[in-house]
Amino acid sequence: MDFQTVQKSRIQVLNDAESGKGRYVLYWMQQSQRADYNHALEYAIQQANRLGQGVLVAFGLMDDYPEANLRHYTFMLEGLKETRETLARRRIKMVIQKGAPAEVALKVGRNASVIICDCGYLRHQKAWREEVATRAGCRVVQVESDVIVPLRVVSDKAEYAARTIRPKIHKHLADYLVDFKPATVKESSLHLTANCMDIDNIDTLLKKMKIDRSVMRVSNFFKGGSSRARQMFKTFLHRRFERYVDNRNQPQTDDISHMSPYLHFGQISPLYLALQINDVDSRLQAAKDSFLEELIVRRELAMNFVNYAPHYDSYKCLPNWARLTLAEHRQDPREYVYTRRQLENAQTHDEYWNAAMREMRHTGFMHNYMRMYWGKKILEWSKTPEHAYRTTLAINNKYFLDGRDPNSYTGVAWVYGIHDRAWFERPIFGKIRYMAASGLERKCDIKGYVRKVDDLVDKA
DNA sequence: ATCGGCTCGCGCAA
DNA sequence: TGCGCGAAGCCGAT
Repeated sequence: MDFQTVQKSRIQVLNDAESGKGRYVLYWMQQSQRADYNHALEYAIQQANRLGQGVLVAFGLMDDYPEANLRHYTFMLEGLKETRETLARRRIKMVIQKGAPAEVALKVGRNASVIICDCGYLRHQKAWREEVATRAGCRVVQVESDVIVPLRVVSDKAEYAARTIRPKIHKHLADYLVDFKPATVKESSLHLTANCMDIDNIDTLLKKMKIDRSVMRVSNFFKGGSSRARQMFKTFLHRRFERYVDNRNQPQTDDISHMSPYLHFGQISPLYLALQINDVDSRLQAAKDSFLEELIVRRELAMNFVNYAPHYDSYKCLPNWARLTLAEHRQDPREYVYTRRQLENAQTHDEYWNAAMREMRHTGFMHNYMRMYWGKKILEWSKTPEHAYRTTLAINNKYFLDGRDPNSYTGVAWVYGIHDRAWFERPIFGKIRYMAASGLERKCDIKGYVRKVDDLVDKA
């Protein structure tokens, strides 16, 4: 059967400039920080082969990426180092330069025939692409490689809930959940000369960078890089996937994939993960369906949210019924009110919540089920819902390796009613869905979770 | 252990 | 226009 590795709907020309007059094809890598299952890279190779040129890859490294700190930079650089080495084995040169991504793309792309870029949906990522498209002397083409079904194919508006986007995604899955055949690189780019930062020694590089060092790096469990991601996913499939349906909401277990940090930095492809799941024996069909629902429907609902909701990082993004009901309960007395510092230091009266906060601080990760509880309680323990929302988002982005992800903005907003519905009215929350410690006790071994976090923190 | 009520609004059927 | 039903629930009645 004939199929295209890079479907036409993944490709979007961003300007009217001509292509073909330069010496190489530039792949400006920013979101999809990997050498495998990367549609943007693949398309760049195809274009380069057509022109008889090589592909040069460029990445712009900033000291002041919004809300990034030592923890995030360490993980990202571990991944970039491996990606650079993997590309070199394919005879593709990757240069990493200090500077704003758009500036680096324009500088390294000065002699390019065409600039290919990948696709993040946060405000600043869109602005970078806009700037490159406007100022570049050659054609700029964007290739979607971070979702299974391109956003515009699914919907042209902010979807109301998972149930409205689900059929729109499923309708197209057969066209996009297809195997990926990498093209052969015909012309090497290794001989091209371009400045590149030395990233072989990450510790040395990190010491030189003027970055926020307020958050420590994480233990080796979450080590950055595509090969580490694939290795962890393989372990998940072989040892834990058979328990995934039963245990995915059981935070005392580790029967989850732990892929979110790798997906956030584009170190692993969602298409690769989905294809791996497809290959699993159909006796585990329930687990397969459940995992693909998370990986595709809910993840791409988050992409849809940040792409189409202009205020995705503000309280204003909430639906009217949610803001209304929270406003009606603004004056309700709060039994507990904690400062941001008390929250960050895990100094509340609730040992389950404190355990979740400690998991986040020490590992850069939190079990999915606890993320919801964690967020709901900050709403309950803050002076106002607006203040709670801002605090939650700030702590989320500070400590999580996958902070500042579309899933972060969607997850935090979900706590306040987005993509959800009204429930029984109660103090503070109004009609926003409530979660209680008693629910954790009823549904899972929450004491076991606290013990698990104690062990993790001891080891860290 | 299990069930129904609580509550909003989208999207589809009619 | 009516109706079913939903991103992770709670609570009280049985």
